[in-house]
Amino acid sequence: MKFMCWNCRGLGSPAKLWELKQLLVANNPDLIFISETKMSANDFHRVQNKCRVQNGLAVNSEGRSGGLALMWRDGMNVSVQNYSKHHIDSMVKLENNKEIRVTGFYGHANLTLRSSSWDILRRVGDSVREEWIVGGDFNAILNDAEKEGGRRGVRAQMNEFKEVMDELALVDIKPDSGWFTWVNNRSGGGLIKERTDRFIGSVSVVENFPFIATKVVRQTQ
DNA sequence: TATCATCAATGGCCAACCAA
DNA sequence: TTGGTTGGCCATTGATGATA
Repeated sequence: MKFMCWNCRGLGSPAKLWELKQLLVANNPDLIFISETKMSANDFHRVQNKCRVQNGLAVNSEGRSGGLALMWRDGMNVSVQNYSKHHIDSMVKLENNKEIRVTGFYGHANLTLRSSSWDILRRVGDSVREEWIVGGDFNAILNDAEKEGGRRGVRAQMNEFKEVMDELALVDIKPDSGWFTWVNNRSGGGLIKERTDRFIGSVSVVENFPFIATKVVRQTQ
């Protein structure tokens, strides 16, 4: 199974729509989670039509911030369990009838509200009984190695992220290629890179799928 | 007292929206 | 299709608090 996450930072422009199509063609994911669509669920249905992917669920943006979507290709057995402005939680039935929980997550961009999105993850975690993979834009880093340039990350925020992962017994699945997933595109000393997008999984996922792999396909702007 | 970490306010940049 | 406007995200800056 191929699960892809993309923080598109707005899907309203023709250029972004083209980018999405390219990503779908180049990577052929079974399941794709898109954050920051910055559009309503209705508008996203039009995007689905243009991409010829009919299966999916979209969450309205709040004005021009947020907005989520989960799409999956024909033939996938996916049922959405619950969703909010910050996550879409789904159950995927694999070919061998095994069920795996796949959650797309979008951490609150506002620092002061970040903890509320961790609570969402905790609530989902409480109901998960099967193997679990969470992917998406966490808007958070775990340590200083995940940020290059600019100021150091806020220690309390990093610790909070670590605590949530410990509580839910989730481990970081490190990419085989690529590391930073976000750059600010500034020149010279102002250049900052961060690893805000990632996949994390329950310990059993890592144990039962020894060949699990993640990679950074491309850095968004 | 000096240094380090954090918080709140501010401004720049980027993308969506809208009218022509 | 294009150019101006609007809104949101994010880094910077200075102030404040904590600690050795």
